[in-house]
Amino acid sequence: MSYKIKSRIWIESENNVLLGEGRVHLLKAIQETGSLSKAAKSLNISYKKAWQLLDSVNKSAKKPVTINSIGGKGGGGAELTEYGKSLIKAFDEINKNCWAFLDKQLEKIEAL
Amino acid sequence: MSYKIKSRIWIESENNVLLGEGRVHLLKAIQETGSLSKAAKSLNISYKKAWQLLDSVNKSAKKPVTINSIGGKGGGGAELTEYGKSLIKAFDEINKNCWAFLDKQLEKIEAL
DNA sequence: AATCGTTATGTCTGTGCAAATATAACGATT
DNA sequence: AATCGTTATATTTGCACAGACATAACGATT
Repeated sequence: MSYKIKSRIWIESENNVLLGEGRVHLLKAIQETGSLSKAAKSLNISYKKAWQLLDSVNKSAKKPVTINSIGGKGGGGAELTEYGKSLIKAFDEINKNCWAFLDKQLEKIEAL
Repeated sequence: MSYKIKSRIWIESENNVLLGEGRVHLLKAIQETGSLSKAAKSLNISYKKAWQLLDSVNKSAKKPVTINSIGGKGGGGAELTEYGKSLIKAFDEINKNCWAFLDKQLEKIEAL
């Protein structure tokens, strides 16, 4: 019976998007699968889209977020750097804090 | 040289969007112009889109947000109810508070 | 040097959504 | 009853963007 407040946050670097919910999902999937193509499959998005997202993330970040290798054993793969792992952890925390904050703020509207 | 954090918030009522930034802009324009069609023009959106937005807002809200009159002197018009005025004021406040909150949170990422 | 599964890109196609267009309905005023 | 500018809605058109498809590049392993 009552209103809900929702939010979407993202982090930009010089007008390019660095991180949003979709990109964080992708990074987590890479962490779990060890490969960009497997991550794309698990998220049900095309490999191309996944690659474009990851490329954009790495180009926007101050330090590398993933290390991608092509060729070699298994054909290659992708894995998160320590910086990448820290980023998604921090993003999740900020997101949770934001939800809690907004839920409190919503009372202002419920009271009307 | 540093990251920026951005956000978009919106309020839902039973899975329908009640208020977002675009809808608030529209309501403000209605307040200034006294008419939905003039508001649409001032925002450079089609009348149809403006009407759909306003219709959706009024259907989602607990109480009427605008009073629309058709026909009569001047052909009709639209104006905000007291509830509508309170809503956009509260939304703006929440939005500002959210920005300030997130800016502080961003420090967690800058520090990485 | 042949194989393999991946990363790294370009190209093409279709479709969903936005915008434009059209028009009905309305009621105070004259 | 004729006019007027608006609200209210349906229909058509256009275009950006996502997805499918294709293929090159790569290097460890055999």
